[in-house]
Amino acid sequence: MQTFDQQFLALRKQYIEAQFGRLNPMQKQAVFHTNGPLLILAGAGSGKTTVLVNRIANLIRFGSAYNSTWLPRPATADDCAALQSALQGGPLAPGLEPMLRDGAVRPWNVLAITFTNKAAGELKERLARMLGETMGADVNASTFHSACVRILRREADRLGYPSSFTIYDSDDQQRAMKQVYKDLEIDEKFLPLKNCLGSIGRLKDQMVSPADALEAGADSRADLVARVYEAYQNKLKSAGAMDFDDLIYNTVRLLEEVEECRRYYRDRFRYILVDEYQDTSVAQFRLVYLLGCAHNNVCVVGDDDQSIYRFRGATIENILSFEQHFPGAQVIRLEQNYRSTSNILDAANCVIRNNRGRKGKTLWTENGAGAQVHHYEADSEADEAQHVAAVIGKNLREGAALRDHAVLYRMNAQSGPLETYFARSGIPYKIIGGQRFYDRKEVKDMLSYFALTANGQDDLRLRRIINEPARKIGAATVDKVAAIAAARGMSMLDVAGQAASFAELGRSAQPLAKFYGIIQQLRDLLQSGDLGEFAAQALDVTGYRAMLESQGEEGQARLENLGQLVSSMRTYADQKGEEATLSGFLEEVALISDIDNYDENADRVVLMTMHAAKGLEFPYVFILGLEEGIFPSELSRYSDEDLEEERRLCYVGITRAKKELWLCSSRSRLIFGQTRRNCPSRFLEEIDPNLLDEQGGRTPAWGGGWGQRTAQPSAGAPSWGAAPARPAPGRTARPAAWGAATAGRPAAAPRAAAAQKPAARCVYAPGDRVEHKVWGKGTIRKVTPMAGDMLLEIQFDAAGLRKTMANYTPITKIE
DNA sequence: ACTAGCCACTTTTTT
DNA sequence: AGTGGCTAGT
Repeated sequence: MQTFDQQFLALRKQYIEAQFGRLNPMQKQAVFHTNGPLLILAGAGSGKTTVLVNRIANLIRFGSAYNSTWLPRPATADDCAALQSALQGGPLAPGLEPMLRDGAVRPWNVLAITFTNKAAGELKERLARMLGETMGADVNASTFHSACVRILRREADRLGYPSSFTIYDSDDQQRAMKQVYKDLEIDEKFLPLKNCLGSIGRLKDQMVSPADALEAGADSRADLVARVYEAYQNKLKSAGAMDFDDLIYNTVRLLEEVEECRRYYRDRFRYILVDEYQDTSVAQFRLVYLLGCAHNNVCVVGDDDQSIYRFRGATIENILSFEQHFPGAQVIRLEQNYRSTSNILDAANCVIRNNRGRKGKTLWTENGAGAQVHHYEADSEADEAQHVAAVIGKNLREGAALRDHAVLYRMNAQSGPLETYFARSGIPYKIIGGQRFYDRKEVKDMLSYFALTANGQDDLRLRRIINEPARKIGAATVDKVAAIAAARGMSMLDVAGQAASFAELGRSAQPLAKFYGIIQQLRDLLQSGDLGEFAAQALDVTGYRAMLESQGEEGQARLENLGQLVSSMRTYADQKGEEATLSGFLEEVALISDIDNYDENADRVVLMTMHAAKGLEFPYVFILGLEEGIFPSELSRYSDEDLEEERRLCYVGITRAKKELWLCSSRSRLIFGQTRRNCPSRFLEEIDPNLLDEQGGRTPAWGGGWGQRTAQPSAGAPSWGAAPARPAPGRTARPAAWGAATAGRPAAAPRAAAAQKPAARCVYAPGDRVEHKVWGKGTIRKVTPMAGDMLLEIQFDAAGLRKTMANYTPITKIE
């Protein structure tokens, strides 16, 4: 009888292991670790998401059975035979399930914190696939901010907030701060507003209250900031609003101060997992600790080399001292990289090893060496963009998909030239970041109406829209209303509601009452109709539609944006069904970031900052602007700490690439309205030259330089030419179709002149029918040879007449 | 109260 | 370079 137990246990182990695919020994350890604190140091591309998902799935399905010898009852020969057959691919007998578990965890007792909403969604999706729809849905997976909002909505009254509190974004923060500056008579020149908001944010990240800050006040600036902090906080409180930092700060305070809550949520979240732990703040650590220190089942995953959010309060300390905070923590390192070629990985290692104070780890891979890392030195930002477009065009013709390409840069402002060239070449692209849809003025105005409908205390949102569209309520009137509200402890909306009873409002009372009537009407609409209907009606009730309709073309465009807002409200209402609330929608809007909407299945080139690219991977990656003053950024150049953060950012950027990586720098760059000449980035110099394939006119010793491109009519297609190309030392022959973008290279020019015959597949003639990825089918009208390329004028059936360069355009000939 | 025109400022990175 | 906020004029 004992013998069957032994046999069954061995089979059970095999069976459980088989459920999680191929794992290396370290990954296996992490997945089957169940109780107690765990720190996973996971290098880039080491399969940590898979580990995370599998670890949760194992907890829920098998508990600690993998490492345990416990059985609910003695095993029989039949049990062994049944499990054996399941192992060989047969179905699992239902009676066996209990025999495979030891203390399985219920899904709703698991809290998984990810960095983006998108990552949370993907985690749940993968869990649903492994465990079944309901089980997957029951796991709590969200960002810190979303998790906190959910808690705060339930418990808001304990902190003196309405449960429909408004979430302020950075624009709202600035407006609120402007008011505070006015009240306290502070000059913005004396204490820059954004600067001050930043300082207050850092204080909140460290759980410093206004009172603490007032007490600490190290110098006169800190003292002033503390006073502003206090006033700002009061302003938000009376508006029933929280900013992003408050969401975390207030949740921590709630758990610290209210024992009942602490007990409830500790019991609720018995297993906690935190991804991207290197980017957590002190406040976020406190939250994890408050929830996790009792049951001690805290698993964090991070990589100190990928810490890139120190600027917004993240401390690398959290990772470095995890073992002190959670005694007995097991530490597992995942150092095998499954993502990149060894050339790419080596380049990343070259860069990051220049940082001091690392936990220290070396990524390695069994993937092949792959192509060299390309470095292209451009003449200008336009040349850089053109080169990117040309390489993408070439890759497309060789069968790559648009979505395989990502273009990464340091600042959003760098996307401009790329847009120009991509649009010109008809390369479909998607920009992540920059101005969000919900940040557009008209959208924010409409959202302010919604917020005021949900939360009448929100004076800030009221100020924004009380005279938008114009209602003859001027600044003077608004100030009077604010004064009355302050004196009587009322909200501005309520003052407007009783405007007639305040003599000092005089003739303004009427428009004020009318405004109040509009909000009343919105409230009624909200009560009676569904959310989608409410949103649609709101456009009319507020007079916003009428205003835009009178504004011609631009108003029309804005109206379309509002149409989009209405339809996103409809979508939300349909998705949530009964649970849909206005506050819920507003919250989603406030917390959703651009990257959350990124759809990797849409076939487009994606453009974003390296920050936004964290956690993503692409076969082909371009990193632009590797110049001193751009990357590393001007502002980081004089502080070693900031420089190291830039270097980590570079490491993150490089390790996004799977197959090929292009690093670009430019000798001159037009940015912020100024042309600047920058040296190549130190990060480029740090990479072993043997790993690099140099392109672009690095040393224009002869014949190089500007104007070359147009001066060499058939500079393209050199390697099709008669002369077998002998690559210049330190360079690799570049593929033919890169055409004009690389024509300025000294080595290319003489050979190019000899090369004449373009490849047959590239010949287009007027009358040819072609198909374009975006513009659809069309007929070629005119062909003008140009710099080894051809300028095509194509009459598209649907998209009209377009001019485009043949080599940069995703077109194919059709019959 | 509204409009036009001017000036200043922005730009690191984001939930 | 472009945008947004502010002032002065109507």
